Amino acid sequence: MKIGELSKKCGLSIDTLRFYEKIGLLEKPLRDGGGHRVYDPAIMQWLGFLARLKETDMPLKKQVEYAKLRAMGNKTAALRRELLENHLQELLEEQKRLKDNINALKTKITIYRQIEKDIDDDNQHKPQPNS
Amino acid sequence: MKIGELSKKCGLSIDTLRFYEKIGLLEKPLRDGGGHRVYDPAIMQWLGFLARLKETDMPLKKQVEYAKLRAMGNKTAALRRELLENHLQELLEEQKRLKDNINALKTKITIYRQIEKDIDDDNQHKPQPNS
DNA sequence: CTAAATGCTGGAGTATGCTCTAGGTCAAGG
DNA sequence: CCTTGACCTAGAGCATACTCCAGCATTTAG
Repeated sequence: MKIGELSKKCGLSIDTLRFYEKIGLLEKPLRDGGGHRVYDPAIMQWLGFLARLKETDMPLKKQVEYAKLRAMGNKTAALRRELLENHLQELLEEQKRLKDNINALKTKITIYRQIEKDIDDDNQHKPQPNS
Repeated sequence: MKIGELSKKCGLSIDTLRFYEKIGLLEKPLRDGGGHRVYDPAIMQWLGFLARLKETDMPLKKQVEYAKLRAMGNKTAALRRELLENHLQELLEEQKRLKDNINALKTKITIYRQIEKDIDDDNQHKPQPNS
C-alpha cells in the first residue's frame, strides 16, 4: 500500500502521515524501487489506536513515547500499561470537570431564559415606542 | 485594582490579561494619572465565567464573540443564550466521546494486564537465564 | 512514449494561545 | 534625590500540530 492509498483509508493527510513518521509516531516504512513508501496493511490497527489517543487529546509527545515503547516489544507492556493508566486518570478527571462545566453552563442558560422572560414581561407592561 | 493585583487574584498572568484586552475579551479598563490600568473589582465575575468557558476549551474567538454581545447589553441575551446552547451541545457530544474513549482505554489496559500475566506465566515455565 | 498523477525532500508557513523582550515611564520607600 | 519595583507599548518568539510549497523523481494510463 502506498501513501496515497493509506491516506484515503485512514483519513489522515499524506503530509500528516509523513509528519507522524518524522516525529517517530510511525515506523519508517519499507520503500519500493523508486523510493516510495510501502505500508504493511497492519499499520491500520496502529493508526486506529492512535486515532483513539488523539481523540482524547493525548499530546503527540506522549503518543510518541508510547510508540517508542511499543517498538521495543512485549517487554514494555507494563510501562505502556502505566502510561495508559495515567492517561485514563486524566480522562476521568476531565470527565469530572466536563460534568461540572456542563452543569454550570446549564445554569447560565437558565438564567438567560429568565432574563429573556423578564424583558418580555417588561414589554407587556410598557409597549414598545414604535407600536 | 491594578493589573498586578488582578493577576494574582484571578490567576492569569499580566501578559495574558493585556492579551485578552487586546483581542477584545476584556473591556479596556480606565487608566490612572500615570496611564496604568485600573480595574473595577466586578471584572472578577467576568473572569470567572471566562475561566469556565476556557476550561471547556471554547476557542478564544468564540469567547470574544460572546464578550462582544455581552458588551451590547441585555438586548443580546437571546443571542448569548444561543451561543451557550450551541456550546453546551458540543460539550454533551464531547462527554459522549470521552465516555467511549475511556471504555476503549480500559479495555486496552485489561489487555496489557493479560499480556503481563502471560509473560509471568511464561517465566514460571522457563526460568530466566541469569537465575 | 508521453502526459498526468503520484511520490519524494527539506523547509517555510499557519493557527491558537499565550509568553517574553526591549526600551522606556511612573510611584513609593530610604 | 534616587533606586527599586510595578507598569507601559509594540513586536518578536514559542509550543503544538499540522499544512503547504518548490523543485524534482517515479509511476501509470492512454
